[in-house]
Amino acid sequence: MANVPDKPSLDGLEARWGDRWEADGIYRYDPLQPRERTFVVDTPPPTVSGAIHVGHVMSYTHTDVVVRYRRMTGKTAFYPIGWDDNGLATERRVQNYYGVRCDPSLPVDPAFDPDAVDSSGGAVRISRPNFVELCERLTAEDEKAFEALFRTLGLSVDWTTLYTTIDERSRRVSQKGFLHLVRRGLAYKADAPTMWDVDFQTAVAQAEIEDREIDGAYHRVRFDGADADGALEIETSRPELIPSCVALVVNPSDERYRALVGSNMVTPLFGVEVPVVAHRLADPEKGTGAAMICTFGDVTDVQWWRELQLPTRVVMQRDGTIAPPRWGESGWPSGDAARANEMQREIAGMPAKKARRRIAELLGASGYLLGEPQQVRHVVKFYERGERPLEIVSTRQWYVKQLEFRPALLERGRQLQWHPPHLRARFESWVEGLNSDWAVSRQRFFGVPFPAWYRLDEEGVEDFEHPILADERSLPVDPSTDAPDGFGEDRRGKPGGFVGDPDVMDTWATSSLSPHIALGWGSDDGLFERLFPMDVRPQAHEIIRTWLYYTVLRAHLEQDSLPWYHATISGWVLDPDRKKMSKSKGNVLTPIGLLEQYGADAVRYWAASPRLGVDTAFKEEQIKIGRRLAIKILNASRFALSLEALDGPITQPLDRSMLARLAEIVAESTQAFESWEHARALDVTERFFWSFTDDYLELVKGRAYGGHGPEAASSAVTALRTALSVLLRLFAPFVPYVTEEVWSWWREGSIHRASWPSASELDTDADPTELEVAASILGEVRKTKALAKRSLKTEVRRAVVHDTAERLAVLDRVRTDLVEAGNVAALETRAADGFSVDVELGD
RNA sequence: GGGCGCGUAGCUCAGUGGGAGAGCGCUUGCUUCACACGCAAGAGGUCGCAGGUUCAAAACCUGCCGCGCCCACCA
Repeated sequence: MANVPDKPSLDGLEARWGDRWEADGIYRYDPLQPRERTFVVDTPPPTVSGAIHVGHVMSYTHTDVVVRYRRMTGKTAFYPIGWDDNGLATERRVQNYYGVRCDPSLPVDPAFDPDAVDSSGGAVRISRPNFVELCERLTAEDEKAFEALFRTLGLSVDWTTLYTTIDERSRRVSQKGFLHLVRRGLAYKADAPTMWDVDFQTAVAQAEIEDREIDGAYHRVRFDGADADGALEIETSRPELIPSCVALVVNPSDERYRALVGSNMVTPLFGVEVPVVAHRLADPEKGTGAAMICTFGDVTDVQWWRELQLPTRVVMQRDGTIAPPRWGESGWPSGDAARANEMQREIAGMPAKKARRRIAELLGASGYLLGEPQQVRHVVKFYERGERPLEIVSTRQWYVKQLEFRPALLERGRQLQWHPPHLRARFESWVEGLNSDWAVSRQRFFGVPFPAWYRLDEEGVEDFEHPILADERSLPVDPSTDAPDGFGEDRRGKPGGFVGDPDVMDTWATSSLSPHIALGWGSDDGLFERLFPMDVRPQAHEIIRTWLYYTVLRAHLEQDSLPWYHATISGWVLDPDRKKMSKSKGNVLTPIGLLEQYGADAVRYWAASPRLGVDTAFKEEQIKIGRRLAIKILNASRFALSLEALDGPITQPLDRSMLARLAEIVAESTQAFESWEHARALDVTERFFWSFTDDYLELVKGRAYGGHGPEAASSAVTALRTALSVLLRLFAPFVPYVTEEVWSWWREGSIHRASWPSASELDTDADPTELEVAASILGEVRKTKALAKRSLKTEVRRAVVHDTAERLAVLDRVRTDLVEAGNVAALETRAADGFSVDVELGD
C-alpha cells in the first residue's frame, strides 16, 4: 500500500514540494467560502531594501504556522504577500548602491547608464526620473531575493495576491485614502515647525524619531538687561541659535528670577532685545533655571513659541547650515544691526556644529561666555535613518489629524486582542505621548505622490489654501506629469496656471492601508467588503508605534472600525550574546546559509519554538534539533509504513493506551492553537512524538514484526499508522516539507489540505496508563543495563516490579510487549507502596 | 521620571498553588533487524534577594537588586 523509499532523505524536498504546491494551488484563497470559514491575514510586506535576516524567518514562520493550522481546520486562508519598496529606505539603498543622488532640477538623461556611474569624486547627481528608475530596478532584484527566501521557507502565502507598496494598486488606494481624509477635513496642509532631517532634507514624523546620546557641551552665557541693570545667565548646548533667540524663559515660581519677568534682556553678540517670560515648563533645576527660547532648537521651543505667541526668527536652513543675514541693516530688532549682521556673517553657511564652535569663540572673546563649555553626553533626537540631529524648521506639510482621536484610539487598542496581551501597553504609551498631528508629506522622490495641484496666481504664486484635488475615478495620478481637470499641460508652471504637489507620502501612509491594498479596497469585486476587518495582523514589536498604530488610525478614520480582531506580535532574534542584531554591529545573520545547510523544516522548527512576544537569542543548536526531528519523522514513518502486517482491529491494550494518550495530545495542541500559542502546540506534539518513538515503538516492535501472531501484529500496525496519520498532521504546520513527503508515500492529496486531527479519530475510551507503566518499567531495565555498561540487547534473567496493585494490574495487560522489548526472561511483580524494579542481568 | 517584561541546570528556555523540568552541552556506555544525521543512561539547580499570605510558594502579595525594552524629559 505504501510507497516507502529505502533511504528517505530531506534533500531537495523544498524545491520539489514548493513547485508542486504552486502548481496545484494548494494555498490559493477560495473566494467562494463564507467569511466565517475564511482566515484573513494582514501579512507584513517586508522592507525589501533591508537585509534579509533571521528575524524575518521567525516572525513569518509564526504566522505561517497559524495559517496552516486554520487551513487544516477547514478554513480557506486569505494570506497575501507584498513587498514594501516605497520610501526613503529604498532611496537610501539606491544612493549607496549606485553612488548617486537625486536632483529634481536636472532634466532626464535618456542615455543614463547606472553601471557606468563613477562616484569616486562623490555621489553623481541624476534626474528624478532616472533616480526612480534605479529604485525600481534595485527593488525588483531585492524582491526576487525575498521571494526565493519565502518560497524556500515554505510560507503558505497565496502568491497570486502579490502587491508592492509602490505599484499602481497601492498608489490608487493611498491616494483614495488621502482624498477621503482631505474631503472630511481629517487631513490638512499647514505651514508649521516640523521635525526635519537636514541630510535627506525632508520632514519626518514623530514615529520615525529616535533618541541617541551624543557628545555636546553646555555653554553658560550671560544676557545683559536692556536697561543696563541686571543680567541673566542661561545654559545652552546650542549657542549657534542665539541669533534666533526670541525670549528667555523662567519658571513662574522661581524666586530668583521673578523680578525679571516682564523685563527685556539683550542677546549677546546680536544685541536683540528679548523679553523674559514665565512658563511652567521652565525647570528651575536645569542649568541656571533660565533658558533661551529659539525658533527652533527643540520641541519645547515650539511649544513656548506657540503658547507665548513669540515672534519667529529663523536662522537654520533646510540643509542644516546657518542662513546668511537676511534682515538687512534695519531688519534686526537690534541696537546694532550692523554688528548683528557681521556676527551672522561669521557663521553663515556653516553647519550647526561648526557654527557652534565659532559662536563660542565669539562669545568668549566678548566676555559673554562664562567659564569653559562643559562637555556632556546628552540625548538628542535623530531621524531613525539619519546621521545628524534633527532640526526644526518651518515648512508647509500635509498633516493627518490624530491628536483629537487619542481617546478613541486608546479604546480601539482595548478592543484589539493582543498576543501577548501586555504589548498593548506599548500602544497605549505611544498614543498617550503623541504631541502633534501626523506629518505625512515627505520631500522625497520614490513614493506615492499627493493627488493635488495648486493654482498659480497672476504673479505665479501658489495658492496652497485651495488645492485642486484629483477626481477619485482618475487615480492613481502623478501631479508632476498629469494635469488637473480643467487645465492643459501647457498651463503647468505658468502664471494663472498650476503646479503639481511636489511631495510624496510618508511610506506609512501607504503601509497603514495594507488591509485596504491587499483586499483591493475600491475595486468592485466585493472582496474588501467581505473580508474586512481581517482576522489578524502579525508583526514585530518595534513597529507597534508605526505600522500597527497608523493602521488602527486609518481604519478608525475611514471605516470606524478596527482593521483586524487580533494582533500577534513576534519578538526579536538576538545574537547569541543577547544583543540586538543590526547592520552597524555587523552581527546580522542571514538565513540563506542556514536553510541550505539544515533545510527549511529545521529552520522553521527553530523559528516556531519561541512564544509570541519573546525575544530569543539565536542558537544554531536549535536548528540542528529541528533537523533531527525531521529526520526522525522520516525514519519512524518508514518503519511504520514498511511493516508487512495487514491492517486490522486495534485490540491490544498498549496500542489502545497509546492512542488514548495521543487523543489528549490532539486536544492540547488544538487548544494551544486556539489560544494563539503555537509554541505550546509544537511542544506537546514533539514531546509525545519522542516518547512515541523511544518507548511505544520499542515496546511494540517485536509484536509488529509478527512475533506474537498476525492479529496482535495488525493491531500494532494499525495503531502505528493511525498514530502516524495524526502526528503528521499535528506536525504539518511546523514542518510542512517532511510531513508532506511522508504523506505522499501512502495518502492522496496534500497533507496541507487534510483535516486537522480530532480526538474522535482516536480511542478515547482507553486509558493512557498502560503506556506510562510499560515505559517506566522499560526505563528501569534500560538504566540497569546502561549502568552495567551492557548492551541494551542483554537478557534480563529476572525483573521484579514493586508497585501498587492497580498499576500491577495494568502491567499485566502489557506484559508480553514489555518482556519482549526488555528481553526479560522472567518478569515478577510484588505489591508495594512505591514503584521500584529489581533487575537481574544475564551473562 | 512613568510603564511593560524578564531573572529557574554551564547554555537556550518551559513550568504560575501540592513531585524542580526539557533540549543542548558535558560524562559513561551501546554497531539494537526505522534511524550512528542514531540509541540508552548519568552528573548538574538554596527557581535573583528579603519579608508576607497559605496546611503547602519557583508560582500569589509587598519591598529590594539586576537585565532588557517602550514612553516622556533632554537648558
